[in-house]
Amino acid sequence: MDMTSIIAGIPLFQGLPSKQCSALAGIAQRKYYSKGQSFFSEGDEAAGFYVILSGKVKIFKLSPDGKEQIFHILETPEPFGEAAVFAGKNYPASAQALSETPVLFFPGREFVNLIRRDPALALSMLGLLSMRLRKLTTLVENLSLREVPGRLAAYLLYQCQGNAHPPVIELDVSKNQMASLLGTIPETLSRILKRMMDENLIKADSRTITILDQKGLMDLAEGLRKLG
Amino acid sequence: MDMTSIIAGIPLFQGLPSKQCSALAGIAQRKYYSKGQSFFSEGDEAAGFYVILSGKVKIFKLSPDGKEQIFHILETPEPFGEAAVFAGKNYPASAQALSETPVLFFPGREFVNLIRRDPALALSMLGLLSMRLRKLTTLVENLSLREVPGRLAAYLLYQCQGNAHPPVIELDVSKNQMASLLGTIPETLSRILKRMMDENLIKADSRTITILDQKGLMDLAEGLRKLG
DNA sequence: GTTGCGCCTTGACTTAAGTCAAACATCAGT
DNA sequence: ACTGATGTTTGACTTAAGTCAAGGCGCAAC
Repeated sequence: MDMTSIIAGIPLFQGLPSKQCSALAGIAQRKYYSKGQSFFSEGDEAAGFYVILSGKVKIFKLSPDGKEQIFHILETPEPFGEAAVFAGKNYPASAQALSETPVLFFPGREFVNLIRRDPALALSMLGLLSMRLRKLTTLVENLSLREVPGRLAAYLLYQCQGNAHPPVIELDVSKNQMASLLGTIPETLSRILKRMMDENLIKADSRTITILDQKGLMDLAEGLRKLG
Repeated sequence: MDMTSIIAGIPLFQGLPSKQCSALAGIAQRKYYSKGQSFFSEGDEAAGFYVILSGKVKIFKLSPDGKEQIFHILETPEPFGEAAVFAGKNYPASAQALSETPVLFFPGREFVNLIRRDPALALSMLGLLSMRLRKLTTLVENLSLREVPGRLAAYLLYQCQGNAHPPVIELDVSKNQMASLLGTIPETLSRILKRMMDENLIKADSRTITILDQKGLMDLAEGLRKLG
């Protein structure tokens, strides 16, 4: 598939005239990252941003003593690293491939030049950044205003949107990663999953979680209920 | 002072041709909020955004059981509520005046129309959202990867940038608000301030904090050191 | 002044969640 | 099938920080 068609298929660039898509194709570079490989690290100078063509990427920070907080786990066809392009400067967090991950790379300077000529593109980016802000806001809310069982309940309900009946979640990440995404550690996650099973809120085997009591999880997320 | 000059003086709109400033003046509305008054609450439909002309505003969320997390405390001439304008939808958090606060209000729909015609304005907004994202990222980092003494140390150092010698911080918010901004409660904040004083890291009276040992605070913020 | 109301501090106690350590499961590569 | 590396669970323990309750401080209003 040629570059222009790929770009036209990315939601972020939806609705752009094909002339703009060609212009984007002109600056985009295909790159391949393998599992575990780093796109950039916190503090690196921001050269541009990426769009995932396939695979999974985590955005995270490490504390000095090694604890990891994952901010997002992103999949096809989501972009990442955009914010740093407009704030100038450097990346505020690190990005690493969780699998084989082909991406498109857009150099910041050239991309900004394109935006200068195309307000529709600018509005797409504004929408994207706003969504990111919203997601981060709920992450802060989770970390600060909910305890771990509440966070987990909210996470499970969120993952479930769509797969209505039966509400089954295929874990696409390891429980280690999931713990880090929830701002906790694997041991705690494991214990809380067990407590949820004890109370018949969920059923879990190694790779899937089934929601048995949606209402119960919602109450937990809202802090109206506590685990025994 | 007339509307156009006010707008030309807002950093967010810096560098815009005066024609654009007039256009902005055409859609802006002056409004006045008194201490404690709410601009909007989490979940309200997003009608537009605000720019503070004077005074202070807090952006925050409440948990079901009443705990507050402050996201930002904003002052002249910072904007707020912008993200919701571009994501459509509703405000993800609440905003309330901490003092007498005259503002400019920009209706979302009209503002987006202006952006469509002026990429420079779009780039300003992109820069602004990116900065916000960056700030929220460090908030997450603080909540998740640092304990309260570390957060407080980082906060004090941050507040101090500029007032080089002597490094004195005038508290512009109550310690209650400060606790909520740090993701903790007044009792804990009070205790930790005391421990910092015991170790001669800071000197604090009711309304000011003086940094005595900058290096020590940095070590604390980096997790290299613990309070006794 | 004195009353009252937020704000701030202090102490005793509780609790959620992290640490450490061990055992076990799972999976890929040899 | 064995090996080693990761991922997962469990138990016993520690600890940071929250809760509850009481008392003091400071400021504004009467």
